[in-house]
Amino acid sequence: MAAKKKKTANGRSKRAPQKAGKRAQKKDKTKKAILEAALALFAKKGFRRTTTKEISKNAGIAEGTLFNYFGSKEDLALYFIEQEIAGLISWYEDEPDIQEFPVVEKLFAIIQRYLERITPYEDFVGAVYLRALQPSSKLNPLSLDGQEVNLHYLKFIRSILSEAEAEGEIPPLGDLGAYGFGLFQLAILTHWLQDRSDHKEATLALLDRCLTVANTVIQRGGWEW
Amino acid sequence: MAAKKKKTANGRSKRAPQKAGKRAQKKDKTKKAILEAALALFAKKGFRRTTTKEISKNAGIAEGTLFNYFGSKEDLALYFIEQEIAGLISWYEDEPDIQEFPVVEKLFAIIQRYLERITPYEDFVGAVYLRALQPSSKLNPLSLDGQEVNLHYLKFIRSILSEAEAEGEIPPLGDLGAYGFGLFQLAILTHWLQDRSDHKEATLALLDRCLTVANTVIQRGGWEW
DNA sequence: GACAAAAAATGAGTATGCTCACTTTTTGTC
DNA sequence: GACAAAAAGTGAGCATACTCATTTTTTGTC
Repeated sequence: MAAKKKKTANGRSKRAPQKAGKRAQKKDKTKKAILEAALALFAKKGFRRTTTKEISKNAGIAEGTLFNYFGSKEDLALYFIEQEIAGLISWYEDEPDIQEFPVVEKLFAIIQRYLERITPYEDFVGAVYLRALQPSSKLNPLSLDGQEVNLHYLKFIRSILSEAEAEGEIPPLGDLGAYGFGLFQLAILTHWLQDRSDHKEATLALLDRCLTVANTVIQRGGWEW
Repeated sequence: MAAKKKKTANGRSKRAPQKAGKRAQKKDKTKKAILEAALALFAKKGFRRTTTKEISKNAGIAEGTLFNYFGSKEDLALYFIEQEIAGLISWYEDEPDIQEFPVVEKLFAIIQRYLERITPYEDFVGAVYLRALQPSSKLNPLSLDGQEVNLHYLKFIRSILSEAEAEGEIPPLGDLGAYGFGLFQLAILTHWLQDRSDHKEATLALLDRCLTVANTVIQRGGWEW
């Protein structure tokens, strides 16, 4: 066998200001075009009434190409949500104030922030996110061994809880903590989607009420509303 | 205008043992045929891999007819679940022992019974029931003004809670009680669907643990596991 | 630059849930 | 029984998410 070379010095250098190969560049561009077209159409017509054909057309690509980038129309929509989940973590980490809150407040702030951020996507959260509950889904909040984003998020929540446990703020909950949080968040999300009040006031009120209860239970060990 | 008559005595009586008109009879038969064919196929091949064409064929009707009876393939699957919910209520009402349980035990028994009953449908519960979370769905457990079955179920839960409130077993929760129960049941269902342990032991264990917690919180006003 | 292998794009084709204009059956009335 | 209106049934056809064999583009090597 001949020895393998990685790259021939630098070939022809006809174009100056390019780093990453033409391939990767184009791929990036295409992906962005798809996402842009999709978001615009989803916003304008809603998830269901937007066809993949239309997205492709607006993105300037063939119908088939879309599926080279996203496994399905739902995956495409899910992408935006994944982005927000990743963003949620960074937000928390960059927010110095919130780190000083008691655990319960921390967790509620996270949920609130999450709801705020996904507001623009409400239409397809309703249509798509709940699919996440299916055992096979990438985004299922209960499958610890699931997909990257979700796993990452769960670890994030668990770390917050662990810290609180370590400081004696809450009793040791083990895995059940992050687990329970996931379910609670899901419940709230469901309520939120359902919520037809102005600015989702009803959900915010519910969150507030839950926070009071949580605090009461934890701090006073009581059960009075 | 001529006076309206309801029925001409009894027309020709060629066939003896028939009561309800031929129409209603046939309709019933067709519906049953569809449900039977659908259930058999869902069980054999799963919800997704069963086509409406196949169901129609096995039921001995035209493809279009199926949609005269059920609005969609999902509605068809949902029908079985609706049946079980209705059955759940009758079961409770006919079970004298359970009526004497403390509220918490009552509620947990209901959930457990529900899980048992829907076991044969697990495949399409996973595929379909969660769709129920969408605001537009008939089965959404949060839409109080929703569909018959669901509304009926919620009232049922609320009546159990009201009774307990009246007897001072639990603090007054108002609407939030049934609401919270709905969400809890949902959470458990999600876990159940996810659960790959033998006989869903993990979910049963979780239920048990939750029961303990609920009892502790209510009875002792404490927060120790 | 020629060449081949790898990557990406393509769009005609497929599968399937569902619609709808039309046909057939049933019913009530004379 | 004849008739019309209502109900139920029918299946060709539609829309659309997705596949895949083929073509085009890019890359690395000589």
